[in-house]
Amino acid sequence: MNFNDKVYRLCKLIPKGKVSTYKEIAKALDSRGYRAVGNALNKNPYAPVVPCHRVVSYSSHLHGFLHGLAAKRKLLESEGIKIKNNKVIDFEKVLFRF
DNA sequence: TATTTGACCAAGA
DNA sequence: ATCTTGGCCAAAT
Repeated sequence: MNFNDKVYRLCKLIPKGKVSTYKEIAKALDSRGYRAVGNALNKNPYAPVVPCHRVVSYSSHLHGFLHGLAAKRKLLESEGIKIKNNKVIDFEKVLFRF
């Protein structure tokens, strides 16, 4: 099982209406490679399969998404997550820990 | 094999 | 508030 595959698997585990962070994912993988997590998602060979839009930075700030942050915000809001200035509101409430 | 890169994080200037 | 630096890890080149 590759590191990336684990990342993708965890991403798919994030329930609708919740978000997670690179750090949390890395921690769930017994690694401190939160950076590698972002790197993995950046490649994202499983483009539509993996809901990578539910992953934000630790400060709840949205970072580069495939279709642009605007589309992301819309998508997240449709799941019940509020976004303001590319940041997640009530971040701690919607944060999903593994 | 070695170096660079990145959707990161924290701390300092 | 913005920019830089150092540290972290895996994948890509």
